[in-house]
Amino acid sequence: MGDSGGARDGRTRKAARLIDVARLADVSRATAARALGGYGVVTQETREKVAEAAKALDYRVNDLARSMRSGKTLTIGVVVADISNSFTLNSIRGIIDASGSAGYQSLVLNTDGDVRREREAVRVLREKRVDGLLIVPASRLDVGHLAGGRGHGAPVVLFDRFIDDLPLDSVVTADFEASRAAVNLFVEHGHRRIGLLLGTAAHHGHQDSEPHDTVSAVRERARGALAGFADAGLAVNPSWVRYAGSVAPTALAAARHLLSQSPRPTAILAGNEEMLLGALAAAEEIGLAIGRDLSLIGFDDAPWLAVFRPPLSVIQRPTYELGRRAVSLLLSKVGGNRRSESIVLPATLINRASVASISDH
Amino acid sequence: MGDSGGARDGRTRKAARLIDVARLADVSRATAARALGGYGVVTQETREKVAEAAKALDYRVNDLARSMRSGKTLTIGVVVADISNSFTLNSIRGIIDASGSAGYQSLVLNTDGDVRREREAVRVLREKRVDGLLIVPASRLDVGHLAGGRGHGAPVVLFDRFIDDLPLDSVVTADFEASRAAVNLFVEHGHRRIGLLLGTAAHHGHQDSEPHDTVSAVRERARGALAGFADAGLAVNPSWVRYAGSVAPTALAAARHLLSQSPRPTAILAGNEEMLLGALAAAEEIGLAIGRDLSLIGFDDAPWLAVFRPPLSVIQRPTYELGRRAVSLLLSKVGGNRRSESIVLPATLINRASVASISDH
DNA sequence: TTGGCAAAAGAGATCGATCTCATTGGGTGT
DNA sequence: ACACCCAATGAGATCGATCTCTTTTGCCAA
Repeated sequence: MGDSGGARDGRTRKAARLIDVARLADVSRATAARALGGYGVVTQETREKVAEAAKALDYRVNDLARSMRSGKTLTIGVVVADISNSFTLNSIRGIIDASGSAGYQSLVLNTDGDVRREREAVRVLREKRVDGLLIVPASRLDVGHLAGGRGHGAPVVLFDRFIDDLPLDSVVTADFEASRAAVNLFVEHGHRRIGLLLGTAAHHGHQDSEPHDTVSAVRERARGALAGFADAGLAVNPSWVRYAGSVAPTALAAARHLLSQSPRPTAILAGNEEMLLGALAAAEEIGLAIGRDLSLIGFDDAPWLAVFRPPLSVIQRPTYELGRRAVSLLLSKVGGNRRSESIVLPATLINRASVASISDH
Repeated sequence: MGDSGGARDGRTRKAARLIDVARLADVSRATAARALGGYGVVTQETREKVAEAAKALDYRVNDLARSMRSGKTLTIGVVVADISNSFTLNSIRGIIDASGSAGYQSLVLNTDGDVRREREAVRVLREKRVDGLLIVPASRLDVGHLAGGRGHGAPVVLFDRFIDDLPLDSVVTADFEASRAAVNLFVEHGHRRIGLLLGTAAHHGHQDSEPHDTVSAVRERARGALAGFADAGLAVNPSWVRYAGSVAPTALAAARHLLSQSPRPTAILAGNEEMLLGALAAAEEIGLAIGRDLSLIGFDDAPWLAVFRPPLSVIQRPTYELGRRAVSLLLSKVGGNRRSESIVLPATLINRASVASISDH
């Protein structure tokens, strides 16, 4: 009320600082900090006095100042190539939950698979002095920004994808084995013309050969499928293999291309959700019934698969758990653990009803 | 190499600070700052000398210190109730793009519709001194944390939901009108038994009356539907109205409940993606064909709808644009604009093939 | 009464970048 | 030759919380 116009009248002027609380409680900053921070020795009476003042001024610590002093931000940066697919989304849930219960905030940035944005994101996060970085790298080759420069010690853990020549810790799925198992399943059902629809960075078009810069997850899936072909003594037919940017129109175009071959594949392994959607759309266009005229296996389970008919067979990855493991590994490194580690979790092939048996071969 | 063990040998010890750059370039901190920051007056020669030193030491500014000094973090906080649905996801895209091109980072936190987590998220973001907050509030009643306390001036813009008694700016969809239009469409096709499946906070069960704490978006949709009933002179049948927590099992249970009424509704308006999935699953269980035995309209378009058969009619909200507008409004307030504003964007009813005509009534 | 000692509280430095306000220097005009 | 001015740079303060290192206070025993 009768505040005589000091700099901070506690009304709406400025946020209260520790020193304002100290003044109101008539103690020093050090004492106020002790009382609020619950360390050192403070009288019960003083503690209450300070608490009261803090409440009266609606005091909130300035985390910037605190981080500055402590050198820790209790924040990890998460850089993902694509937030919108089910895999990433669930993983992020795991990441947020795990980091949250360890007292860390997560700063999630999306790059849409663009290395430039990724570089920028990493720079910003390092400038914000995050304590650690979890990265789904967009590129296999352009990786200079991943390993922190001199002294930029914030540890890095790669998520879902590893980089061959970079000794960075990673948490990934056993994509090779999953892909191979899918092909094996097709083969067991009599398929010998098996198509591969592999999703790459969104800005790519579609083509039959592996793009120069393909991330490990996609490579592993391609290699796994090839291993599956080899298991069955099948030769690879390049016109049944398609790499496509992970965006609806491109996926559709690539799927159309696959299905317009003659002979056309009788089965398709779709490398991600977009590819699966593209394959479904293209199949429908030319009147192929899934699970009868065309067999299909996709990567990653999604909510809508529960209502899609026929029920689609998919490779289910332990998304949430991957996220948790990645955080746990990252935080152990934040804590000083120097041991390098690469975690690989297995995927599960869930065969529902989109793989048909072929009698004649 | 022959570094004589100073505190910072530039190898892997500590991140270089401005003062390290200044020392190496043999200038003062002030000059180094000027050279790097591109302000004030500096000789071309000095500028290069400093740039060289910065590069040699791999210098990165410490954003904490900078923000501390400037009082700005160039960061906005985004608190959403549920990242995983298509609506939020697309909106976040719009938010990130818009804020990014205005030079702001976005800090996205997810609350899963839990007010406690929301309060915590807002507290953390305020402590991190974000310049503004974009919030999808989880509750209509527990809102004390939304209006920043005294002096915590970071402006707040509500997203997708408004709070009746709180004079906060908001950016929302015309849910009332959209919902009414959907009901009108049902009515035009001869439907007189119209079910409502409204999604609420994830932790709720399902019930026929409006939960005490229902966010504006859901309320508006309910009211809009009721208005649609009134337009047609239809009475409300409470057993055709179901409020359900937005999580798969609950949505399914609620949908089952709706469809087990007798007489059962011939049309259902599903309040969000989960409700739509629940309705589809429940309809399939009892062998109702969508677009023939049961008509259906959902809220929000999603990628999988492109391949679902029959094509489902949905209310499409301008998700991306909503995000952009919200950021633009928020940043104008960050910039000092005091004018209060509420933006309402219209939704579009896309009628595909899930609304059947009923001949007899 | 006074020494001694522990409990409680205060003073001041620190984190790193930025910015205001000097200060230095070289040059020019008369 | 001297004053003056401007370009270029440096010194030091500032942002706010924390923490170490004093300093003060209070209490008890001798």
